[in-house]
Amino acid sequence: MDEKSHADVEIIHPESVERVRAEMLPDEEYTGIAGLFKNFGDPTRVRILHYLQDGELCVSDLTALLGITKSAVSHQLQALKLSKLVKSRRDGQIIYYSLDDDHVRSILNLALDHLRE
Amino acid sequence: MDEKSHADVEIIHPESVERVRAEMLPDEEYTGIAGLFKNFGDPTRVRILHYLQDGELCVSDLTALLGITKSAVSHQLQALKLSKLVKSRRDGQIIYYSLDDDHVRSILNLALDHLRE
DNA sequence: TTAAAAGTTGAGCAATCGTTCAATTAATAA
DNA sequence: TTATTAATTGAACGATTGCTCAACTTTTAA
Repeated sequence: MDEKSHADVEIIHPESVERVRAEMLPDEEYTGIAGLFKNFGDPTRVRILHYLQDGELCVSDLTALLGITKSAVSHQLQALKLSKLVKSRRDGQIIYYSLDDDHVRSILNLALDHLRE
Repeated sequence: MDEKSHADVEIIHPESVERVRAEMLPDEEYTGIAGLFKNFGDPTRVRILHYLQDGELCVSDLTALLGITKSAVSHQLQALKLSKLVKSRRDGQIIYYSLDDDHVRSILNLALDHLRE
């Protein structure tokens, strides 16, 4: 008549479960990692990050390259900015975006390795 | 009276746009990269991949560790398997899952670097 | 055989996502 | 001033996602 927490889970290998529990990261790290990678989980954002690899671009030029509305580009740029993957600077009416993280290149390259193997 | 392709895009720096066009990857690479990272874009899947770092685990043990239904765990495992990030082997009634990609560790570590900086 | 346990599968649902459209802000030029 | 251009913002939409539930398959054991 035991009350189970929320599922009918029988642990099969208690040592394995213990071992994993001991190595677990705090909750925020898992959500943080997922939050970071959400940015890389959409082709438009991957394109933006890749296009920015050789230098800054303004929103209009990105829009021309991506073939979606300027509004859509701007929304994606805000998302990337929030995750500190890109930064912006204004010069008059024009706003230039560039990469704000050294890891972006390495992350994209690991992905290409995986895909090409 | 020009007809524009699908948006009112004026290119501002033609050299930049040309430069990026020359370096562009094929379409499938962008969608491939995004498809790979979708897997890392959810906390449950990140947990699974992290829990598997020190060895294989069966579905029931993963379920106990994750605190969601066995069905949910199984669905996520199928997704990870489809992307060749995990593999499975059966031993009797029990199915053991383990990492199937050397890059998983490196990818998770890059993420932690980014988050902790 | 029958029953139980481990895992998978598909339908369904709420929540999130990526986009467009319309309105708005900010900077420049007439 | 007024008009124009670059970019941002918020609402609304259809599509996708992650979960649960219920039904099913496969293996083992009674």
